[in-house]
Amino acid sequence: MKNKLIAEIFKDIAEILEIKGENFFKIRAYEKAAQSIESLSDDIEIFVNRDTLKDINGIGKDLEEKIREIVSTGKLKYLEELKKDIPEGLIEMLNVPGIGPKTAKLLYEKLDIQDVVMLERMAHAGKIKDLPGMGKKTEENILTGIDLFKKGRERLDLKTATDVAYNIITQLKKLKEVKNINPAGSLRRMKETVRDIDILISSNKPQEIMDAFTELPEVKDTIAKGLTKSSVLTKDNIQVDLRVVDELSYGAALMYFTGSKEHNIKLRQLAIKRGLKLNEYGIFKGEKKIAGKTEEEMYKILDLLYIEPELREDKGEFEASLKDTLPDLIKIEDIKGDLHMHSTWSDGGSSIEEMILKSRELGYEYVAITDHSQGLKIAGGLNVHELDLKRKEIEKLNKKYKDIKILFGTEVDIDSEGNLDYPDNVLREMDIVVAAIHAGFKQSVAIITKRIISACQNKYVNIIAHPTGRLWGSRNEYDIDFGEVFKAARDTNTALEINSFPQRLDLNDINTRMAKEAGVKIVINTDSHIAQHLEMMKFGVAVARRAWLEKKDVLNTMSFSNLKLKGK
DNA sequence: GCCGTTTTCGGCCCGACTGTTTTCAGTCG
Repeated sequence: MKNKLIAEIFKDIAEILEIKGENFFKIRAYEKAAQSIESLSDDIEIFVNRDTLKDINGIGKDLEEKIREIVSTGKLKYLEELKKDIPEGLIEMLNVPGIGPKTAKLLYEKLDIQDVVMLERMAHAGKIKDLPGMGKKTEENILTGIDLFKKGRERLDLKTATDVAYNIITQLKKLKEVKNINPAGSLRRMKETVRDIDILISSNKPQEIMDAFTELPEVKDTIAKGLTKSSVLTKDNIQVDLRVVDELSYGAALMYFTGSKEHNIKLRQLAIKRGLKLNEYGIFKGEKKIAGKTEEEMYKILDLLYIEPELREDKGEFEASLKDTLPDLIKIEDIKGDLHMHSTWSDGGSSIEEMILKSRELGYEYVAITDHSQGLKIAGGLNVHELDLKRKEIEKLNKKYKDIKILFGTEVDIDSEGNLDYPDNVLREMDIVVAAIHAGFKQSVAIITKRIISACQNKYVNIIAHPTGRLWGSRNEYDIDFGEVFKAARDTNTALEINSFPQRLDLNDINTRMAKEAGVKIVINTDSHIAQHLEMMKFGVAVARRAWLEKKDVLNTMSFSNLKLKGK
């Protein structure tokens, strides 16, 4: 599967061409092609073999050749050549806020600055302010940008972003000048990580709002302040952008600031085709505004059905909207139970009863208590004797709480050879079996794939948990052959998990969508280790929505009587 | 570099804010 590699190569090319000052539209062509290939749900080699590369949006004669070269050799001569002209550090410099291709080029040509380290040194030495078009203020901004770059190289996880955004929204909501307020940007699209936080307000008193915003107690620095747009940096170095528009433009602005960029470009192209102009204030026919108050009317004028924010990535939502085949996305209320959680029996921090009380609060019909298995000593895995005691406790609780069904389960370890950590006669006695990999992450694709497939083939395994093992910020996902895993999961009626933990979100949106298309059943779990964690379910549901999942695609939207777990 | 129900050549999304400029380029989203 070389889709990702090709997309990365095209993106690198685009960045180098930017610095070289190449034709803007040529650069866009590479970016667009990268985006197209990234969002393909099939292996690019299928297109190569069928000779249908040109059917992919944004791929013409030239890029077709380049794709063929990458698929057969694993690299691209053109990129290798380009890299000779431009030091690698220069590309990294583009990630410093305030440094764009033109500035990077200028700094490289005039001062031979080749990376962020040199950039910082020159700025400190006061060498930059004397360059043409630069000045004292720019030099200071570059230094601030470098600080941001160093601290903020990582993106925020969805939970942190949600917490920060709603804290600010709650405070601003109290202002009487605020009419409407919403999160926008990638947070509203519920991307798994968010770089900065966008908030949109409608009001006819923007000055008061901007003043209040920049004076919030969380704010450390004001980066920009105007009447329609202000940006601040919080004490935790999180950038928050606030836009204020009048009420008649709120829908247009919400649409525009929600993005994605690719979705917006497509919207504007559709407007142009109809002889209209679309911007953040509305849709215009000549001088006359014909829509703008709500997103719904904006889409309607473009002959589109309303598109949910999570789908706005230009990954097929326009075509589906035109054909009326948009999915009826799963909602948090559809979730009837959580099938992966821990208790004090293994490495959890809450008792089974505490987990049950919280689950009842969330309105669940059933839950599964799936503590670790015996081999996972570090996580307090249960031996067979302890399993018996735990089962008795669950039986007791099932009698005490008649309104929720408590399943006796385990998260059984898949060892480095692909064997399960309990024998079949133990697994057979469980109400539900979740299997997962906890070690051997560095094995080859073939071996890890085989381990997962053999777990699927066990007739008592119902779910594969966190299938790619990534822990955002500390561990990359391990490579698996998704095609093979999906096939095995589908054929053995094994569900693949979306783990709702903000550091996991595994499967991610792209893999989940591929799994759905391959006919695999998905289950959304929290993997909670304390009762509070059960609330993370909304983040897993967000991944599912971004993956176009409907209620029927997800195992734990079924009522208990319809669960139909294999081996039971 | 791609693409075509105005076009196989000449287009390719749009506007706010900043800083260094006397009218605008660069960056960002």
